[in-house]
Amino acid sequence: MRLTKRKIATILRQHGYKLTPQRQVVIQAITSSQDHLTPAAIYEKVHQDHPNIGLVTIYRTLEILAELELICKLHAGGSCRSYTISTPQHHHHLICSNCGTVVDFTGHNLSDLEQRLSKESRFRIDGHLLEFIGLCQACQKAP
Amino acid sequence: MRLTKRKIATILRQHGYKLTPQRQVVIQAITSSQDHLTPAAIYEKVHQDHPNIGLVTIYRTLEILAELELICKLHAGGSCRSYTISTPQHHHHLICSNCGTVVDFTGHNLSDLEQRLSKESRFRIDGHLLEFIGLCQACQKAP
DNA sequence: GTAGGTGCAAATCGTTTGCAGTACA
DNA sequence: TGTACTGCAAACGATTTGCACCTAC
Repeated sequence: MRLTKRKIATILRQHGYKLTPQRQVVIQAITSSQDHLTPAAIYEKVHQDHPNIGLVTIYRTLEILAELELICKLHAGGSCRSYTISTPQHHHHLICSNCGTVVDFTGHNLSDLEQRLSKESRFRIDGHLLEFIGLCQACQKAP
Repeated sequence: MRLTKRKIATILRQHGYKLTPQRQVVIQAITSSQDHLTPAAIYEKVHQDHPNIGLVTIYRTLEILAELELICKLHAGGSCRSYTISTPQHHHHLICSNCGTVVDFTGHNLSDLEQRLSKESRFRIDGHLLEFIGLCQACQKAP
């Protein structure tokens, strides 16, 4: 289950950030989308209904949301600066290369591999980046 | 075993690209480094001995090398546009977050997971991105 | 009331492109 | 010799910063 608008608002406040209308609009734009969104895409989405919100605000809001891990940055789908709403637990992403839809998945445990790698390479492994890319069901059917 | 300077030169020629001194220098810079290098880092490295090589040439050379899959693009270590020399077979990377050293690893098979995911999500999965990040042995010892 | 947030414009950074001259095959 | 390559400068797009004003708490 993904984070809701309301939960994000609470977490923001808990960390001392103010809940301005602009931030609410940006959060709404992200939570209501299945896609991964670039700052420019969010700006466009938001700009229709709220023409006075600046691109700068989008950037600053995204920075905060990313810092609080409320959104995740994606790499595999074109832009290296696109975001999707996060889920509370550790997860990975499956991205449609055509429409940009992002599906979360969990349950795959990389710790066996991490241990093996750690032993062989003598690295202390701190994290990983795992994304799958493909075509979603709808886009497979489309011509 | 990583690609050598000589092999890269051969492959370049096989694909109809000319082997200019500038390209040789760029290739030398990449093959002689354990790190993942950004275009700017390569430029600096190269610029010391060859002050007349422009940054533009670096970009254009990197584009060709990436197209021929002689170098790999990395994401997990800061810049999303850093490259490391490739290995002939399919592999993944383990990156030191401190010094940037890149270690290749192979043998981990993601196809089980891919099949499971494909079944559950009804995606047709075309590829993946897997990188580990941590500290190499030398950097663990350093203060 | 005040610290933090916003919006504008300008600065900055990384990357790409046009073009005239140069050099590899 | 001809085509591809290079280097410069300029253009470009994305992101950041300075600053004056504004607003959520």
